[in-house]
Amino acid sequence: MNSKLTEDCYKLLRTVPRGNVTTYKDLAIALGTKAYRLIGRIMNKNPDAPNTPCHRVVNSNGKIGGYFYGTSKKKELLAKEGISTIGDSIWEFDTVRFKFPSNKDS
DNA sequence: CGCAGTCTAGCAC
DNA sequence: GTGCTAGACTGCG
Repeated sequence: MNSKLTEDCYKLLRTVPRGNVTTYKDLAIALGTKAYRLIGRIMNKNPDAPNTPCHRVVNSNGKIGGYFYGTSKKKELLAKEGISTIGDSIWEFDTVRFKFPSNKDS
């Protein structure tokens, strides 16, 4: 089941530099799809956990959303990456947020 | 605030 | 083997 979406999903996620985070939405858009939920689904399953830093993926509103190991663990990991969190939201989300290059030549 | 859209994987028949 | 449901989301009414 090597769906292109899943494969690219991990690939894009791995392109996110340490200390930065991305959103499910941006990931889906970057993949050229609209299956925002799909991203979350893949992350939840996370068959490539050590290779797929799903903790670098957060909701579009800068919230953590969820984590297989618990949002608390996610916040801890993010803190180690150099990202702080407030409650269940990312601190300076817009600053640490990593935007994928959109190839949109109009 | 509630529903619909989109995709994959797992469970049921 | 095929069909349906659920899920770490988002956008619009």
